Amino acid sequence: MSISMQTISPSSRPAVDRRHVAATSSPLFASAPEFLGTSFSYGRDEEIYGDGEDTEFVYKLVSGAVRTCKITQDGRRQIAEFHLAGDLFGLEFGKHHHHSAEATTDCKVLLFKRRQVECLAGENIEAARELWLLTANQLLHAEEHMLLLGRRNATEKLAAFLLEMDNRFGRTGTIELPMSRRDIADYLGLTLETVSRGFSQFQDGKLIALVDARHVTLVDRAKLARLRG
Amino acid sequence: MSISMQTISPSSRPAVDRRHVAATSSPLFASAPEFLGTSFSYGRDEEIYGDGEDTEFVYKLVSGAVRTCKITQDGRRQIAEFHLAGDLFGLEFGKHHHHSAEATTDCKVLLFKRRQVECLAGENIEAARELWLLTANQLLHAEEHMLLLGRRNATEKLAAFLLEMDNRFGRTGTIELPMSRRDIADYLGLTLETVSRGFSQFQDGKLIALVDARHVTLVDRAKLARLRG
DNA sequence: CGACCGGTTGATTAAACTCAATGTAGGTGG
DNA sequence: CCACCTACATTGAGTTTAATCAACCGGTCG
Repeated sequence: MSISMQTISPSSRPAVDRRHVAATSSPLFASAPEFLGTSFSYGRDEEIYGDGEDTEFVYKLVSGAVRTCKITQDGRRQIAEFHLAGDLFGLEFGKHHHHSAEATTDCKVLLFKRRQVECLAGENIEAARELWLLTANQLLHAEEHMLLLGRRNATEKLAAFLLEMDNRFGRTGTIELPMSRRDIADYLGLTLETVSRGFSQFQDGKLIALVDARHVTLVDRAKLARLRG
Repeated sequence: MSISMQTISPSSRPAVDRRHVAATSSPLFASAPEFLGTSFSYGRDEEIYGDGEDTEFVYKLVSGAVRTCKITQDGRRQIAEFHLAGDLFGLEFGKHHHHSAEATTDCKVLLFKRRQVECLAGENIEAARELWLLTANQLLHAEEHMLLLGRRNATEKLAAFLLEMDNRFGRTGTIELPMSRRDIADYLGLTLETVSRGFSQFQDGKLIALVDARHVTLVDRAKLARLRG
């Protein structure tokens, strides 16, 4: 099923796959057990929504990974955030998205009508707070990330990235990276070559071990934390 | 009065200057005409609140300019945003500030008890929405700024900065910069020397005219916009 | 099998940083 | 009032970091 989804055009998104799933497990919509989401799948590199588009839906990521990014006219890209399973994304205060979202891996999402979410927030003050929390958490991350982008060097950026990913995957020490070197570079404000070189240096310095390009083991977390600053 | 205020320690902030001012003119608190703020002044470079501190107040800037920033352990600084007269700042979803705020110039603010703001938002859904809007607008700016920090070169950063400031001062074409070269550098992720050189180049290229270091006239806005990308 | 994609590595370049000197305006005190 | 001092800004010279350009490697897919 997910394969057939990859081939559809982004604009034809909504009307497919009517399999409804209860959203009661979501912290956001916990207050409305009757609230339902539509399941949907996206293939790798498929656009979920584009910068400037109307905000029809709010998305909850079930599996896979999603990047939200902005692109300059000449194609330079900055990834603001990676979303992993369980994350909500695509919520806007206004009518339009101010960044685009793309699948970094094949992924499954639940779609919630923005109008329904708004309605819920309009009558339920707890729900309204949860929407605010969601935006506040994104801002929290953005402020930390601005410091990284503006004031940290390549080594520090990479150490910070590895520790962030380790945290998000539950500090298991072994990370299965759901994104390419280019994605990492566009997240950290580097080139993919610099990312690759950095990983190699970390490996030479016994800070990490690369099982393969996508599987990293953090060998010396303390030293990584020191490098991050 | 403002002079005496500059000399007090940041921790003794609250209990001084009990002159209350109605906040009805504020779009945020328009729904609560009885809501009052306490006027207060800060001297240049004085800290208004520190990173990690409890969020006692929400601030409305009456005059002057404020920077919100994060600092690394070794003293590198990233300014997230400049706030100008009329702006609200210091609002957090959580209990603690996740950045510090400092006066870039002598400035006057109105302080609102966070508890009161929370209370208001707890019963008034419109007020709750306005808090969300405030955070959402900060996020909007942060996402744009991440693109600038991660993917734009010094020239583009400076052009973007000048156009942003021009916009915020009402597109008069002449800007009285309320911040130093170092502040600009820490906002754009550059050094102050690079900022200075950039301004000089813009002046040589007849894009801007520098009356003095703090007074810039935008001579060729179209070319600046092209440089920004 | 060959093409392609993603990743790694190497050589060179360029942009911005660092260090340093000089300039300038505002404030203070003799 | 002028001399001096300080803080901020500008400019220059040399260095460093990360970007660019390019080659190569290994797996996968048609």
